[in-house]
Amino acid sequence: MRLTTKGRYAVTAMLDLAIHGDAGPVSLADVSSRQDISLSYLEQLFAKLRRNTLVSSVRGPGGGYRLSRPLQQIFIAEIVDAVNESVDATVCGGSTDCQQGEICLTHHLWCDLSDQIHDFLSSISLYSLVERGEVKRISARQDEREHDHGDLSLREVTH
Amino acid sequence: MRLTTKGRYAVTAMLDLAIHGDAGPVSLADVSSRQDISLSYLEQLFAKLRRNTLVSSVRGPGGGYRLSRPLQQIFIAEIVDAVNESVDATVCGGSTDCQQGEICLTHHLWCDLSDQIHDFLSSISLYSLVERGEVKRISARQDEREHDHGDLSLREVTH
DNA sequence: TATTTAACCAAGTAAAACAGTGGGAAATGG
DNA sequence: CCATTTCCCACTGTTTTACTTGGTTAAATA
Repeated sequence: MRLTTKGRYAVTAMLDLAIHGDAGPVSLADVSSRQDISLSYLEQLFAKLRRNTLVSSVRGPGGGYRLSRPLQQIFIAEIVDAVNESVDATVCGGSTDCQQGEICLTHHLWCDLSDQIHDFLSSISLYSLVERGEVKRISARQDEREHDHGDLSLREVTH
Repeated sequence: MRLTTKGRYAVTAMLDLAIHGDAGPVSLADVSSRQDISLSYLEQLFAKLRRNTLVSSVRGPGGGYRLSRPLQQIFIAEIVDAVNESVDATVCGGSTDCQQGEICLTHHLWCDLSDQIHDFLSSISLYSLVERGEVKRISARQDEREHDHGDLSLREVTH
């Protein structure tokens, strides 16, 4: 079972797109500075997200990434699945050959757990996250900070 | 969030104790051969399980480990917690300082997920696992294999 | 009492994954 | 043409995992 910073970063970045994507594509440089995630690392994650058709890209100035589906139709489980291999808790990946070609003692337990986690993360869409009070508050704080620093995309700074 | 072979091994080994512990303490050599887990690795895991008072040990010939509580009172979450640091899915460990001293965008999401997983694993006792049909079947198969090999503890072999 | 059995303990190690860096393409808008 | 931004690839330090090696100590038994 894998659920590390990688998956967290991916979800955080996708949520950032969901929040700031109204005015057109969002550049990874913006996401990087708002969410404190290394730009090159983001690029690697978004390569996977793009391969899984969760985002589409626009190259060149003013370009960036946009979500390829409405917020209501993008679920956290998909995002985590896209960057990790899976959220499977079993050794065998569900193929029941965990102990020398045969099923191991706790196989079903880990299957049940995997289902549990997957169902939970599949029940949460980007939309439901954006609508949360705390997310709105935290996002507002991040936008404040961004203004203070003033080191973001030129779109907002230059005349 | 950590949930790897380490935790799986620990649960499998504890379940082995639960199944074979009626006739006295179970040696790690037996567990190792039945469950295909390295003996020395098991020793390391059981050191942690003992520190967390999930098992007690008996040294010397005929010794081994026994569960320090009834099956109904030992839950999977405790076992996983004992060998890993925790099953926490957040970066900050719940202390809300994930982004430069402040809370990050997805903090609550990972908290919810951690709760979800913990509640699930806390709802399953060793007893409920032992009572499962598949566990009984798989355990029976393992005992068969053990007989075929005949390379287990002397307790069962010598007159 | 010597021997065997087993828990206990410490250190090291190969492989993998994680998190991130750096350099340089190619596309695109002004 | 030039700045921006995606895209792509290779490399690196650190941590964790899973496991090995080589012991010591406690207790039962012959």
